[in-house]
Amino acid sequence: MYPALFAHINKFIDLSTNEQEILVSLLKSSTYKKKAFLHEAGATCRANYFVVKGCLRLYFIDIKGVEQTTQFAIENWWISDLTSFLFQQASDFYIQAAEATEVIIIEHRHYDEIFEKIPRLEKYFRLIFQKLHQASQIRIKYLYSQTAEERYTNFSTSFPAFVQRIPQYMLASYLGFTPEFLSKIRARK
Amino acid sequence: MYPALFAHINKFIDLSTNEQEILVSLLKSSTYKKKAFLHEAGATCRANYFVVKGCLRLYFIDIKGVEQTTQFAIENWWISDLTSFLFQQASDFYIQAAEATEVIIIEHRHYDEIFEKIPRLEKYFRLIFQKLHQASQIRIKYLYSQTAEERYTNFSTSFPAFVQRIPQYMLASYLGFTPEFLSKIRARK
DNA sequence: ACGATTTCTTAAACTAGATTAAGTTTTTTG
DNA sequence: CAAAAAACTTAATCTAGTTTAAGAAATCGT
Repeated sequence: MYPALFAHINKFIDLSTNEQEILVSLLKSSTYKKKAFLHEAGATCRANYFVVKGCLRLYFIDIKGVEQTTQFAIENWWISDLTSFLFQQASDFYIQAAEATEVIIIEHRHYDEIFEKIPRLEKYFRLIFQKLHQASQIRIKYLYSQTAEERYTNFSTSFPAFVQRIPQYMLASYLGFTPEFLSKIRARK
Repeated sequence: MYPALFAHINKFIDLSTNEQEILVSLLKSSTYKKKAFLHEAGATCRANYFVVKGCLRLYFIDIKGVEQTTQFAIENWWISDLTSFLFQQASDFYIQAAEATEVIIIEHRHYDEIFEKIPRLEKYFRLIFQKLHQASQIRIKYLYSQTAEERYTNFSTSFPAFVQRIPQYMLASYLGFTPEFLSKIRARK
């Protein structure tokens, strides 16, 4: 399981065998069944999660009681409720396995420690957060410039395999509209 | 001008005098009049900008010819079209001074170099991008859960001073609605 | 394999916010 | 400081997407 993370890290930086050993000692790994929760609203988000295999989603329940999916993480992506994780405060979000999922976990109590003991990881996470921020800029641009139908068509064309992996209601929410409207869009084709 | 950046950097990491000198040699500073462009759509985004004083905005022009403001940067924030900046490809965005603005500039040709010569900066930018990603998660949550009026009320309460600094049409766009609708919201009070 | 649960579809009624257009106020600039 | 430009307001009309509700199809658990 850890080899998947090291393969990813090694795309960006070089870690010595010793550094890899230190890192493993500060990580945990776990597997979750489909629909299992890694974190629930009301609790403090204890960890940052790396997806080895599978898919996680970050969502909250809005004032009307409807689930709003705001982020997915597939293989080789990190996910967390950062506000809750960084400041160790109560979260409004759930993190749930959208498929059976293998993850590697950095708990908050070790988060500063990995950077103290392995300063090279600063670059790795600088690049991770840089990519996440870049992805956010693109996503906001789509949300602000495209209709619901355009976002769906565009996303389906860009990520056809991913669209097959998740229920339509999660995708509709992520793209900013209702499942009923997604059915209507699909019926138009 | 550089002291403002060093004060900010020093909140997160310690730089030696020597490292500060190296960094200065790789940066530029500049001032822009209100409405001046730091970067225009069609061009490749050449730099990452740190706001010392003033306010920048990132926006694009949508298919209907309407400006869509997707991001602001005030004092002590960095801004760029990351996709264009990182991959040195043509940009769809403009970066414009919303007020007379003093900036510090890292050009792309020096971006890798600052990390090679001053590895400690990896931590600084890891923290910068971490904060930007955290801010994005909060913003998406508001966009997905609040009405236009709620977003305006909430933003005005959280950042009353900032709201006074920018034209309403920029704020309306940033919050995801039209200037006409913002007028209507304001008239309701 | 089959009942239970989850997911998807359809369609009619509805609404938050957009559009259009004209007029007013504020700010900028020579 | 006056004219021009930029920003804001108002109101009527319109529409993309929501809501509600009920049924159909797919998937899951045992």
